[in-house]
Amino acid sequence: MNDVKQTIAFRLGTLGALMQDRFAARIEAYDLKPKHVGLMAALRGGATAASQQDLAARLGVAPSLVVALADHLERLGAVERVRDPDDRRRQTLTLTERGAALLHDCAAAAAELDDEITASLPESERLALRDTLGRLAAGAGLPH
Amino acid sequence: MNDVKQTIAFRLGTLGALMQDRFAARIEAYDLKPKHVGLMAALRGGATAASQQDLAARLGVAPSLVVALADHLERLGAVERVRDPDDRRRQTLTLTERGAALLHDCAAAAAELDDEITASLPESERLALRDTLGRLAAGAGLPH
DNA sequence: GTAAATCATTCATGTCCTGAATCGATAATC
DNA sequence: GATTATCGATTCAGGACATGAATGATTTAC
Repeated sequence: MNDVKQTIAFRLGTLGALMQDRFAARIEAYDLKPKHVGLMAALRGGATAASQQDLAARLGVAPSLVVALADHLERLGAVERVRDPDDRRRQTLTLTERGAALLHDCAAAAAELDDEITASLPESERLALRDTLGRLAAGAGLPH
Repeated sequence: MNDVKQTIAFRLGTLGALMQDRFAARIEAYDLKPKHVGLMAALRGGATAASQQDLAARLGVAPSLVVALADHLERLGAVERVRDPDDRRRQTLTLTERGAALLHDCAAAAAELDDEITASLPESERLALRDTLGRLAAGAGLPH
């Protein structure tokens, strides 16, 4: 390999940044950023009501950032904070109806983006890509 | 599609961020950031000596950022700034020997990262991924 | 030859994220 | 059982990164 631009790492990096930007533009109208969506998705994924600390670990961000994200989502009525009665230090976050609806819209936006970016790809290649990326995410310990 | 986390866009976003971070960690010893490498790669790619304005457009960043990146690379002796004699407003950036060597090392680091992240993938899938990502980058008008 | 446009540069600003300090709640130790 | 240490959430100040507007030098258009 004598060209950085041809490595998977480099391509993932640049394409990833591009996707983040484009996705951010699409969800801007909902007053959401990609990280907010990531948090909501993590909430739905984990059936067990999650503490903010857990969420921070799952998303790979500082706990203080989860506070800010949750504040915003709470203001939007997308999540609810409830003190865990068993351990009143913990705040358990749960997705509200409104949050689920928002998440659904964001998923639709992401799917549209998928169609747009992969328009020139044959369906088989598109599916293979999705699958491979999923496997990489799983291998890297990312939420999947 | 009812789960954001299963979209290509979302997976590219999170994996892309991860790759950026990991790549950044690997090239830190060279006193370089991913954007510096991107700039050097763009320099080698375009055979024609590029103005900073061109570079900014190619990389999709503000011209003022190219100034900062070039400043740093110049300090490292990786690039040279030469006033274009035909149009003395332009600074043409060229990669030095030292820059080429640095770029080579960064490419090696990226290749190692590729091996690491795709270790669990069969070779065929790995190649397919690289190819598909390349096609996506090309389609999105990114440097490739 | 004067005015408008262009390129590089500087600078102030905004955004995003982290790490340290704080506060309330729980666990551990004696 | 009281004191001490630890833990989770929160606030806050600060750092890193990127942008856009203002400036200065040069070129182009009229």
